[in-house]
Parts: sequence; structure tokens; C-alpha cells
Amino acid sequence: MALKLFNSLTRAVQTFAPLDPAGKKVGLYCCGPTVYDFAHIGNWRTFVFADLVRRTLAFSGYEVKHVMNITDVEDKIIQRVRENKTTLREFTGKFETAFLDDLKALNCQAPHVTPRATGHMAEIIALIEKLVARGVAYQATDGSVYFSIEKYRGCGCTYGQLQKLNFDEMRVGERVSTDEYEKEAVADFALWKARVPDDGDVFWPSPFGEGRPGWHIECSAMSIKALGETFDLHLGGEDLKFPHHEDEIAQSEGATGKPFVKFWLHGAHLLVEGKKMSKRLGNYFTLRDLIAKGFTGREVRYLLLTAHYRETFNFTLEGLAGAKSALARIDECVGKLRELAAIPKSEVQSPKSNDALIEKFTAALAEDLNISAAWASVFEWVREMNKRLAENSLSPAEAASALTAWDKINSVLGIGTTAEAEAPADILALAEARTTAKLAKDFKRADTIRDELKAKGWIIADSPKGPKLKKI
RNA sequence: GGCGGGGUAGCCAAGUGGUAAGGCAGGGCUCUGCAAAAGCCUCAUCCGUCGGUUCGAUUCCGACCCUCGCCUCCA
Repeated sequence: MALKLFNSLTRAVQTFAPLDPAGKKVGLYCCGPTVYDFAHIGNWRTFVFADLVRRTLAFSGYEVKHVMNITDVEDKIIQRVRENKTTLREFTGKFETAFLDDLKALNCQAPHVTPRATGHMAEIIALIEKLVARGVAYQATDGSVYFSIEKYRGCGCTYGQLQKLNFDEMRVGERVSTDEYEKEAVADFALWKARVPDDGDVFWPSPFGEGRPGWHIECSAMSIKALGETFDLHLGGEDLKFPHHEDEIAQSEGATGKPFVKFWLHGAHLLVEGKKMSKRLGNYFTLRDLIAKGFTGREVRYLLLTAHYRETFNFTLEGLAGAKSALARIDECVGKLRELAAIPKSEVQSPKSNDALIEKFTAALAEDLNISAAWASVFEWVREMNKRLAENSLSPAEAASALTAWDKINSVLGIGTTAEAEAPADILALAEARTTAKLAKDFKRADTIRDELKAKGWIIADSPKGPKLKKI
């Protein structure tokens, strides 16, 4: 089934087709973190979204090369390095490691390449030189190099491909410090920022003098290096459309004269408890904050993955608690299927509901990643499996084939299935003591032990096959 | 002021010109000595408000109300 995606460039849902003549390889670039702090839940929505895109492409049979930059030099970083009296590398290294750890906790597949801006000065400088040579960039009297939107437009190029821009109506000056740099036009943006005393040790030599790259240039330089001058997909949060992505297009197309990216995908922001996230309101969460509250990365991933990526999503703690329940339901069902499938079997059978699952799931994702509809297919399947499990009408072979279908679906969802936690000896001893008490009809003692187990973090539930222990 | 999203059950959230998926919570039931974060069933005469088009609108059009985002820090 052909995968359809909403392309911000055309503002329409389009059938995705890779540039690769063989129709196999796909280049995917996602704007990564600026490592000046721990990433918050809003940032994570975007990265989980990127992970969904990558996994869906793989599920659709494509061979994806996933690139995500690490922006490790930028105004805010320099400011904090100065405030903390530390070095750039030490400061950014800490947050980069935290970011990659969190990414893993959310079960996002690691990008194949994670280039750092500071590791690509040569490429960045070469790209700027190219832009200067082509006449769309100029060095101002302050020593910084700027991109000229007027000259770029003069070459017949379009500035404002992602967002309708009306420079006359823009409230320039309201949130822009116009006096900071000596640009020819307010809309021009910095490619290379000349060294200033506040930069401390953070500067690199270049043909334009000592300084550091502007905000957008590293994405152009690194994506072109990793994926070529024209590539398939570029993702990011919706706020990056302008100016970041618009400027990336201008820099890249201005330098290469070729179309930069075929499909631009933008993820919507989220609200937390119905409000815009802010530290003041107390609804600003990093992944670490949520883990400290007892939630898992898997639960956060599930919740972030329940709504369509182009809709604002309301992230709530209540929703996160609900995610726990919903996942427990899937785990329970998959666990039962595993148990049944473990029984030796000879025949190969596939229940019809598996076909329905795969079919509905695939169709939902193909329709611009309709993940909500995809989940509906999963829960319909769970209900059907539970029913058949309960009435004992599922054969071990059918259970095994159901698990195969589930694994396939799970390669996209990435919520895994928690392995049954092995209970330690003391817990097992308690469970056994309870069974003994039960057999002796000493229910008071049995219940006391059950409470004790609960206090130790284990739930004991009786089943037809005897008591089962579950970690809370 | 310019541009662009939204308003669907207690909460979250899909969707359609022909009468509302799914999840959580709630209620009922089953299993159980009692239980369970176990299973099954149930849960929107209705989709922000008011008009219009239509045999028929939650879905299309218009107005209005509310809300969110971008407009050079931003996921």
C-alpha cells in the first residue's frame, strides 16, 4: 500500500516516492537537539514522531538512512558555558549523553548518523564560501557573514516555500533585536558570526575571520554531507518551519542550485494539562521528571504516540496513568498468547483476525500516519484474542501466528512487551507460603501475605493455572 | 495586524454527505474463599453557537464565540 504523507512544501497529502531510482533507499533528516539543557516532553514528541516516520518507512519496505544533528554551538550554549565556568565540550557532552539516553528510554531507534556542528566546521565554512562566491551572501562591516534574501530572490529563487511570508506585514522589531548586527536587511540571517569577547574560547578560524556558525547553516552542511544535495525527507517541529527550515532551504538551494528536500514533515506541539508548557505553571516536564514520578519511557512513548502528529496534543498526567493501563492490557494478552504458543504444535494456522490487524494497521499508517486508527486495530485484535483465549478456541499454532503478526505491528509501535519479571527468592517463598495457607483454608494469613507482597511491589493474582506474580 | 491549526462523551482521541473508531475512567457481569492493575459487556438521539445548501450535515458554505501556534530564542 502506498504511503501518503502531508508535505509542508505543497501543503497537501502526497504519495511518498523516494528519489532512489530503485525505489528502495530513503534519506531522512531530523533536526536534532540543541544541547544546552535536558530535553522536555514537547521535544520528545517530535523525536518520537520522527521515530514513527522512520519505523513506518522500514515497515513499508524502505531502507532508511536516518540522520539527526546535534547542535553543540549556539548562543544559549555559549552563554551557559560562560555562566558555569566550564568548557563547551564538557557542557554539551553532558546534555548530549542525557539526550541519547532518554532517546533510548523512549525506545526510539538510534539515528544512523548523529553529526555534531563542531565536528563539521570545514563543511560549514565551505558552504558559506560557496554562497559568497555565488553572490547570495556578504560579509558585513562587523565581520559576520549574512545571507541576502534579496539577492537570493534576484536569482529567481523562492524564499518562503514553507510558510506564506509577507515581509511588509511582519511585526519586525517586536521580538527582534534589530541593532545586534549590521545586516543589510532585517530579514537577512547570519551564516557566520564574527567572534566577540563574550564567546570566550568558543571560536574557529575561517577565511572570514574568527567566529562561529550561525544557527541554520550546520543543518544544511551536515544533511548535504550525509544525504546528498537533494534528499527525501526532512522533519522537525512546526515552529522550525520559519525561520529555521526556510533558511536551510535558502542556504542549500542557494549553494547547490538544486532542490533541497522532497518532503518536509512537521510535527505539531503539545499542551500539558491543557496549557502551554511553562516552568512557572509547573507543567514543564523532562523525561527524567516523569520517570521520577514513577512512569516509564515506554508509557510516555505510548501516550505521545496516541494522537496524530499534525494535531496539537494535550499531554496529561492522567493520560499517562491511562497509558499504563492500556499497555498492561496489551501485555496481558501477548503474555497469554506466548504461553499458549509455547505448547508444541504441528499444524500452521492463522486466525482471520491477524489479517484484519495487519490490514487495518497498514492502511491506517499509510493514510498520513493515522496512528489513532492504527491503535484501534490493535485493541480490536486484543479483544478478539482475549475472547478466543477465554473460550479456549485458539490453538497453539494460531497463537504463534498471532504473535508473528504482533511482532510485525510492534516493529512500528516500538512499545515492546515487558518480559515477565523474574521474582526473587524471597518473593517466591512468600507466594508459596500463601498457597500453603490457601490450601489450609487459612485465608486470613493468605490475605496478609498478599498485602505483604503488594508492599514489596508484587501483585499476586490467582489463575486457573495457579497463582501468578506480577511486578507493579 | 499577517499567516495557519483546533473546538467530537467525565478525560484523551479518530472519522464520515446517509446517521459517531479506539483508549482511560465509570457502571454491570464472569472467574475467585475474597480479590486483582484478569476477562467479557455497557457507556455520545449526537460532534462550539447561529444561519445556509441538501431528500439528508457532525461532515460542505457563511457569520459569530472560544482556543492554540508561527511572524528571526523555540520541538
